[in-house]
Amino acid sequence: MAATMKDIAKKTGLGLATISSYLNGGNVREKNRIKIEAAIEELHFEVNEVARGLKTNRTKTIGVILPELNIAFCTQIITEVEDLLRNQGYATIICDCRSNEKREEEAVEFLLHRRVDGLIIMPSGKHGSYLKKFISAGKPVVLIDRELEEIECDCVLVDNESAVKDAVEKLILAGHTRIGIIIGPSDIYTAKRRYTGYCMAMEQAGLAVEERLIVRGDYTIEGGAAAMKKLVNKNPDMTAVFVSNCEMTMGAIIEINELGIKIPEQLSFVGFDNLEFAKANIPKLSIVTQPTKEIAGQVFELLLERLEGTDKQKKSQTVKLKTGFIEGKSVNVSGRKEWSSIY
Amino acid sequence: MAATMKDIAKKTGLGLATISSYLNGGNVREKNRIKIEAAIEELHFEVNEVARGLKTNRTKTIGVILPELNIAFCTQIITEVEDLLRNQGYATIICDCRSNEKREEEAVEFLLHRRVDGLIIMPSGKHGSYLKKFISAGKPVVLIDRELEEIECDCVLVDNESAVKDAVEKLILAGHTRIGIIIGPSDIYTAKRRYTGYCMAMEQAGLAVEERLIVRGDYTIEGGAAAMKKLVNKNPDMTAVFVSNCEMTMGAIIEINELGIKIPEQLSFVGFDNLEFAKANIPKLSIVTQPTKEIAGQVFELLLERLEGTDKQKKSQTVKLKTGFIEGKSVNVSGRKEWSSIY
DNA sequence: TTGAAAGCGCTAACAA
DNA sequence: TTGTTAGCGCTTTCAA
Repeated sequence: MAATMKDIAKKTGLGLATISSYLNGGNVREKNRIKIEAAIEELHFEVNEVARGLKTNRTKTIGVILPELNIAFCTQIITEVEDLLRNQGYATIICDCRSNEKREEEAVEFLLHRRVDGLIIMPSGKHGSYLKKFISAGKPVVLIDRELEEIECDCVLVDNESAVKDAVEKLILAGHTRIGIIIGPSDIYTAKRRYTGYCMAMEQAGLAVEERLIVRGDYTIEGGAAAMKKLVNKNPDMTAVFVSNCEMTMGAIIEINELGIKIPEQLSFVGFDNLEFAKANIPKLSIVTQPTKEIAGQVFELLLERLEGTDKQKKSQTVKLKTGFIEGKSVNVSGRKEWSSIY
Repeated sequence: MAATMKDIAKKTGLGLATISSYLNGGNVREKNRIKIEAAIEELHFEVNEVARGLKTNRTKTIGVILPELNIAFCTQIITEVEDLLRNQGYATIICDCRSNEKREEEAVEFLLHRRVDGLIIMPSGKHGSYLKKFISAGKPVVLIDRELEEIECDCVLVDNESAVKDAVEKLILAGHTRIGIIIGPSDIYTAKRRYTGYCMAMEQAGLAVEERLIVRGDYTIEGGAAAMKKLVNKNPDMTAVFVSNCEMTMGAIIEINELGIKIPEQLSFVGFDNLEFAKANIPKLSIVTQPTKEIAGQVFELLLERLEGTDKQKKSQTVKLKTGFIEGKSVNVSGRKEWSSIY
């Protein structure tokens, strides 16, 4: 059985309050400090955070709810947030919901029972009604990568419209006019914004947004491959394509290879957020990148401010970060060449 | 403030023990059950797992210590284990140690304070002395992917020797004799075993294990690229290469592309455990695969048995799983062609 | 600065 | 089956 504060008190002949004070950085007489330290050493005493949590009503634990732990975007952010939090003494309980809304709701419930002090969530569903219980308990919630209409809380996003708009503009500048896009499910926040970005770029360039050039995937590798296939079948005259998420970028490339289409000679390509893969591919892919480390830093800061900051009534904020762009060799700069003419 | 059992007791006029019994699946008179359920509903009561944990001395929480959360092998296992554990009511606290032994030790300490019921760890360091505290507290520890000499606990591994031996044999059967290998750091368990597998295959085929054909990387993408460069520089006559982990496989491919070497015409290639990437590459890569889902299942079962099983004194076991192999197009079947003759 | 004592929300032993 | 009660290990008044 592990030693308790009581044991330390007995050993040193001091009271519990003194031990507690010592453990929490209070003032203790020098000679008592020495006695306490000796006793702690001797008895291998370790604070019981569970008991402390019960008493203080703060578990120093943060719940993290993710759609998929397997998605690089998620792990990159979480690995960083976890590190920052642990440095502050917070543990993170991660729940992977397999992009399933019901599981997400269960996870919230699960974490509520555990009395986590706060929640970081990248929601799968469109409404977040089950988060209300959390918020009304006065516990901070930080949303990553999506906004939720009914929920009033802090939020860290990237500027999805601009990201896609800029990327598509690069294709337009390279002379492309028939630019396909593989976008995500219509009910997902990021997919909507990215789609908007595409439309903005096309319209500003005086190009029509044609239905046939738009195919939806489900943000998975397989979905990206299937969408690419559809896109190619429907558009023999397409000269460029933009893929709007990391997994689908990979899937699209697999399919392009399968079909024997040459990048960039037959098709110019811009992908999303899969840096290592983009570098490893032949040719290197041009991609939009997301500032995962910065996102993590912002999430951490917003959360910590709510957890330990002074101004508890602070209005909730939304932080919007800029994306990056890595130039590869997957965009044909002339771009005038018709795919069908090579085909 | 959240409702407590006391509130339910007051509301229903019942005693605490009755409520507790109800909550823990004990027998309660039908009409009391109804009263309790009504009260729970009305007061939005939720069990406080923290208090329960303090009382029962079981937190229903498992600590997970990983070298890198960003490594696909780790996330694939963890996402699965987390799911299985949560279904049993266990939360998982994940600690990413950035492959740093000191951080790993800190994580053990951190989790000890949190009174986790058990530990799943993929150790970075070679000795695990800091795990002893855990084990002597009577808490189960399950090791993934490595054995630790001084530590007596359950362990789930893959058969690294055979995995590599079989892969290298395929290269030998294809006619290759000068086969390079990129292996991991000499102090890492898996690297040692994989190296042994390479040596076994070569020796059994009557081929000399030449120092110049062996380069060490650090299990990272960059390390894989650097190692590949060295290997090529030192061995203009090498016709095939085996890369012994997932990240280095990617790095090696990046470097091979950089150098303009053609797979499989100039160099046959077998990589490790990066299925999606292997499929996306041109040509598709032949790779050794690891049964991550099975590993996760075994880890879960071993842990649960210790946690809730009857035979507490059960001797610790080591489970060794078989790896797979996916045939790609990256091995030149003739193999007799000398690289230098094309070069 | 220190000690005594109450109590966080729950479980479990015992009694009824 | 149910109620009473002690106590898990800690923090936090309040007094000294």
